[in-house]
Amino acid sequence: MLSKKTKYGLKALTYLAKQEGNQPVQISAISKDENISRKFLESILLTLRKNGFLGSKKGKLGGYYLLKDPKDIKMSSVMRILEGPIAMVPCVSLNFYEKCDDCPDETACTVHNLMTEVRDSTLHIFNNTSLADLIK
Amino acid sequence: MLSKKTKYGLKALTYLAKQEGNQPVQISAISKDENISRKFLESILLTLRKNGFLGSKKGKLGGYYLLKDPKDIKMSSVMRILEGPIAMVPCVSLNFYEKCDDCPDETACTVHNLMTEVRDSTLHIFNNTSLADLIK
DNA sequence: CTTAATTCCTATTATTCCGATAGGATTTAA
DNA sequence: TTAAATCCTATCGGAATAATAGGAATTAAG
Repeated sequence: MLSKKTKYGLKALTYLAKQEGNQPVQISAISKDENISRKFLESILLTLRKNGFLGSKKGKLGGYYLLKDPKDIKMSSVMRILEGPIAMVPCVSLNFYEKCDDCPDETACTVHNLMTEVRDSTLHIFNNTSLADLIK
Repeated sequence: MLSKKTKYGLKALTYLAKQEGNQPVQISAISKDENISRKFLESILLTLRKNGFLGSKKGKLGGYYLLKDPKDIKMSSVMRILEGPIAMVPCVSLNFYEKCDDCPDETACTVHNLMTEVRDSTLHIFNNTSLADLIK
């Protein structure tokens, strides 16, 4: 299941990408238009900023804006920041790998092999979809 | 993330599919060989039985066995029983659909559209992989 | 007939994670 | 100087997950 954090984060990015120009947009505007809890959204935008997707302007008339061209924001990177691993099991994750406690031999594990296939196909989509593609 | 329930369930099905003949296999044997908590596995096998994948024999020398040919056990059906929806968001699920609270218009939702793509590709794999394919 | 070994069933507990909230510090435009 | 915004850290409640407990029912074998 996709967390609300990721879902809201994607909606916020979409919202910002649709803006004319690149003026700062206030949290409360996004929160209201997209029906997202204001405080929760605040924390999400903060992590997107800390990870280089967004810039912010403080104080009155402040807000958030995209730092990169939507064409250069790949879904795979957004997903990894907000959701964490793309793979369904840690032993299959490229960026968040963890060995399973059970399972002496990964290459012989049917679950591992099946989930590798799933990861590949999902990753293919996320690597080839940008924020710009979403708003087309 | 794949739940342990699903992971263990898949491992147990694999284990049973690898058996010679179709003699009942005891929970404790699977539990031991696959490093799965015995009681937890017990409840998983129970749901697999109640959903028509497994048969059981009670009493001494009892155990579980496959009811169908591994070729006829599709990953999509196993996943839906053990894990629930295959889609990452309920508004995209074919078998567990739920409308989002936010989001007035699904067809205009970028998250919805992206996740539909992901569901399609994942489902394609699960629909075209059987238990027999796993043990090849 | 008795015993041991097994599944069956329901309930309960422990733990973790998620979504949301709180409240004040800091910054800035007007 | 004030109002409006982001920044930051901490915390909380509830839901879901993983696991455990304990006994009832069933059956093979001696």
